Formats: sequence, structure tokens, C-alpha cells
Amino acid sequence: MNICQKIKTDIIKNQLPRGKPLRQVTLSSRYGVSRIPIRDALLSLKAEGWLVPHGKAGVMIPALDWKEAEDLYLMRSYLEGLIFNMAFEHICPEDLLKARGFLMELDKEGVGLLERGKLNWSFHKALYQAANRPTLLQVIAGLNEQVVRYMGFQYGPLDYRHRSEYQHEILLNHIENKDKISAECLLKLHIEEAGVLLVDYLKSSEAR
Amino acid sequence: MNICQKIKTDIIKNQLPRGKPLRQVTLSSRYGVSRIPIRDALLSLKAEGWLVPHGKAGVMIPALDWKEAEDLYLMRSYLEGLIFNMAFEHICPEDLLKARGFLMELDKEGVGLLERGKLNWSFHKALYQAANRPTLLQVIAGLNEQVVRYMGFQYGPLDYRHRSEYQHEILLNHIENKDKISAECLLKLHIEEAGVLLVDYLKSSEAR
DNA sequence: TATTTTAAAAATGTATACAAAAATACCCTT
DNA sequence: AAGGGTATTTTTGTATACATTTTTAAAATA
Repeated sequence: MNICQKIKTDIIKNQLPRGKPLRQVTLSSRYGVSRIPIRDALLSLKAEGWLVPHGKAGVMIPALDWKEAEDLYLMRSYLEGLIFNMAFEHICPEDLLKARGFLMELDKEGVGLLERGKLNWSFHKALYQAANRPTLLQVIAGLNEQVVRYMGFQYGPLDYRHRSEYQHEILLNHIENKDKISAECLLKLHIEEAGVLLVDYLKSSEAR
Repeated sequence: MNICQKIKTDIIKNQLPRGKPLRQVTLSSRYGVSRIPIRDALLSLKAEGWLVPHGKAGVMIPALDWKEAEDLYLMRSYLEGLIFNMAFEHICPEDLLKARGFLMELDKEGVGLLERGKLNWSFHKALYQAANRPTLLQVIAGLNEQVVRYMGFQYGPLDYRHRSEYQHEILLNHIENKDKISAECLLKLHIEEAGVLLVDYLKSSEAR
């Protein structure tokens, strides 16, 4: 696990101060390396949106923002609907098999939130791959990566997880039945629902 | 002008070798600095998509790819249509004034291609700002930044520039007339047309 | 007391030097 | 001559040291 991943994990787990600048020396002693690899990591994370500039120098962890989350899920629904539409006719049994594999892993107990987020993306990606649109897929991957920043806490009702997995199941059934309209519709609603749930949670915790 | 910008400019102007790895020492002597700031720049550029990994270590300039361009313009049309729709009711006279300002600068002769690309984005951005959707706007800005990588050469018929500026004019008129449907429709076609022109050019130059 | 100036401190940016890893070229074997 | 393995060279990754910039706090002035 490289420094970038470690910092991401610590951001998600709220183990780094939000709002105030991250100091390179602090991080270098924290992770037991010199400032250079820390600088490398901070630069990459800044370019990826995990960190934002703080004044004229330094970076900080951006605040969680329901408006940002809303936009991310809006774009996800919009673009994933598009790529799924493009992929649909070309989804082969092997793709479905792969997707089912990820679904089974998601069903297991004791999977961490971060891991859960990755598996969820792997599931969706397995379906989109057939579209053969690398650049579109890459942008969508970026959006899903951004969403991970919001996965650090348990939000929404506890049974949402099962609801989400159920929707995944139904989605695969629609694909197998060649029911494109239902599948695309469900996919978009599935994403929108997750977004609404997250946004509502963020709004309510912001009000406090 | 920092190192990042210099490298971007050199990439656009085809003054750096494509396809083979960029060597840090080569670049550091080229730009007259040590390897550290070069490393910083390469990391940022890699995260932004200006460079891609080369094997297990090192980076290289990705080949221009009509399929990538096609996806970029598809997403632009899709997402800019969306944000424009959101912005429309809130576009104020000051926004239009700003847009007209950029349009006038675009009309001047002797403006470099890179500068032209930036002005074009400034024009569009002036209209989208009213949507008050920072995250959506940021993603769209990223797409426009990616498009800049393809602006290093004169493509399409020479009179496309005037055609594009004309479309900009009409777009502003539609907005002033509160004709939302025409405006949104024109905007999407305007972007799509630019995309098709670029993609066709790339395809034809690839065939050679 | 509030504001500005100025000096001290702390943090970032950069260069040089060294360690680890990767790529290359060479030689040996088959 | 082709393939594979090893030594050499090159390149990247990291640490340390220094320069520059930014921030902080204190002091002086209005």
C-alpha cells in the first residue's frame, strides 16, 4: 500500500484534520518517510480532488458538501445511463458472471465500507466494459472515486445495503431477459436513490 | 509560467517525443531546473491525463486518439447541455456582457490556438456559472482541458472559426430572447459539430 | 484600542547526493 | 542463430540540506 492509498484511507476514516492545512513534516513523521514522497502524494491527491489548495501554499481536506455529492450522483446517473445504453447489446455471459461474482462478495458480512465501495464500482464497471468506451469509462471511474470520499461513515437506514444488493440482482435479471428499457431505468433510479440518501444524510448532519 | 504550463505547451506544440518515455533528467536540463520540480510537474500532469504511465516506471505522452476525442465531445455536449439548462433562468445581463467580451477577443486576428481554446472555454463558462453548480462545472472544465490536448494543429476547414463565432453570437441572441429550447439545442449542436470535425480530421490523418 | 510594520518562526520549494529498481547490452548456452 | 541469464548502465525513488516564501506574533505608531 503506497502513501497515496494510506492518506486516502486516513481521510475516509477521519483520522486527519479537516479544514486546516496538512503539514508535510507532520505527514512524513506519521508515515515514516521523508517529505519528498509525501509531496508526491499530496500533488497527486490534489489533482484527483482528494485535497484542495489552502491559501497560497499547502493543501487541506475539503469539507464534505451535500451539493458536491448531489452533482456527483447526478453525473453518475446521467453518464452511467449513457454508457450502459451503449454497452447493453454487447454484454456477454462472461460479463454477467463477473458481475455476479462481485455481487456475491458484496453479500458477505464483515466487508469494510471502503472495500464495499470498490466492489460496488467493480460490479458496475463489469457491465459498462462492453461499451468499449475507455475515455467515457475513465471519467465515470473518476466520479465513482470521488464518491468514495463520502463513504467514510455509515449513512442511511441499515437495510439500504440489502435493498441495493436486491436492485443489483434485478438489474442482472433484466439484462438476461434482454429488457433494455427496464434495465436502464432501474440502473438510473438505483444510482439516484443512493444519491438522494447520501445528500439527505449530509443535509441533516450539516443542520446539526 | 510554471513548469507544468511549459510542458503542456510543449506537448501541444509537438515539441516533445510522443510514445516514448519522457526522461526526468532530459526535462530538467531542458527547463533548467533540478529533477524535483520536474517530478512534481509529471505527477500532476499524469493525474490530469496529459501523460500516461509507460511500463512500470516513467511516463509518456499519449497518442491522439479519435475515439477519445469522440467521447470527450459526447460528454461535453451531454453535460454542458445539462448545466446550461440549469443556468438558463439565472443568466443575468452581466454574464452576457462577460461572454460578449470573450467573443470580441476571439474575433481578433493573430490569437494563438492555445489562447483561442482558453477564450472559447471562458465564453462557455461565463454562461454556465449562473447554474451555481461548482462540481458539475469543474468536471466540465476538466473535459474542456482535455480537449485542449487536441488543439495543437489547425484542423477542419479554415472558415470553421467564423462559423463557430457566428454560432456563439446566435446563442447569445437566443438567450436574450429567453428562447431556452433554441439556445440549448444550438449549444449542443455547436459542441457536437466541433467534435465531429475534430474526429473526422483525426480519422483521416490516422488513415495516412 | 486598532492598525500597520517588522522581525522571527515555520513551512514549502528546490538542489544535490545516494539507494533501489528498471532497462539495456553483453556473453554464454543450446 | 536464437534464447536466456547475468552484469552493467541508466533511470527512477528517497533522504538530507539549503533557499525562498508564507505565516505568525510581537512591537510600534496613529
